[in-house]
Amino acid sequence: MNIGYPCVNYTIKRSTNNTFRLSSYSHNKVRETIQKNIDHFWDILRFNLDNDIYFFRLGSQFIPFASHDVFDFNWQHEFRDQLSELGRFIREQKIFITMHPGQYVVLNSPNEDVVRRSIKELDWHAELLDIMNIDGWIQIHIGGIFGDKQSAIQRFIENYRRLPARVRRRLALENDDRLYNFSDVKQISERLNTKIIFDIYHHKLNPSEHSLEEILSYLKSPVIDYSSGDKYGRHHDTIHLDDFLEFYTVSEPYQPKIMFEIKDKEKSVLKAINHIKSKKTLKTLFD
DNA sequence: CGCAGTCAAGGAGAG
DNA sequence: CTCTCCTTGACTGCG
Repeated sequence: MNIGYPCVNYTIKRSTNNTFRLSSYSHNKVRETIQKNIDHFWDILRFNLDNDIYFFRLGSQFIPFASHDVFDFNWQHEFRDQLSELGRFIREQKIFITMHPGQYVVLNSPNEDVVRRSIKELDWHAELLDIMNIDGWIQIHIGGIFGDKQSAIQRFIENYRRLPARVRRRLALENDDRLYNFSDVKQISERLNTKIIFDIYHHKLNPSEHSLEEILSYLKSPVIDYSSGDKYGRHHDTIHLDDFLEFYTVSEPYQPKIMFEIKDKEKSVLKAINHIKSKKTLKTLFD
């Protein structure tokens, strides 16, 4: 099923986000950690297939410090074969992968150095996905406002054009919970012809005039970040099935890919999948 | 071994 | 001005 979770699996205690402190940086540390992330990634993918999960978000620490100035390690060469093999498996099994670089990627910052580092960060994500030769998306937010939203958007558009083609091909814009809602993202995405990842909880906190069904039918094959929480923006610790099933019933006709951003990760995904399957089984029995 | 403090990095908003 | 929160917790020194 196309319900996934990000980065970490607590059941099998595996993470694609193993890292280390900058103070213990060394060639060997980088090599070891990347190897660990690759190994854990394999374990997670196998767990996922056993459990009918075909969607996963790869952690942005997969190559730790990859865009940092001190970084000096030819991971592309050293891990090319392993990464191609991983990629082949992902293609064959038709697994969909996304990545979501952190809050430090601010493409529309007025600070040129922040922009430069953001581009560098996005570029290694794209390079990794290219080496794996898979159709992975890289999702980011628009960024800050800096006192004037229109010029912030204009700056986003200008800086987008500076991105290497391999980044642009994969970039997906996501609505955030305070500054850029779905309608802002839609407008920018139409200017730039980028993909969109729709975050349902951000939409609840920072709504636009569009209804859920309008949004789902607008997005050709919707990829959705799904989470829930209270009115203060605190995330729930586990899936609230009633809410989710209500959303799922509306969205199912659009065949969305749904990323659960929920603290207990795969546990919530399994709850949801098992529930949906048992409902389908019941339906078949009674039809 | 478990825990608390800290970690490369940006920006907004609350207080 | 300082703190907190956000992508995504994870590392590590200390007891």
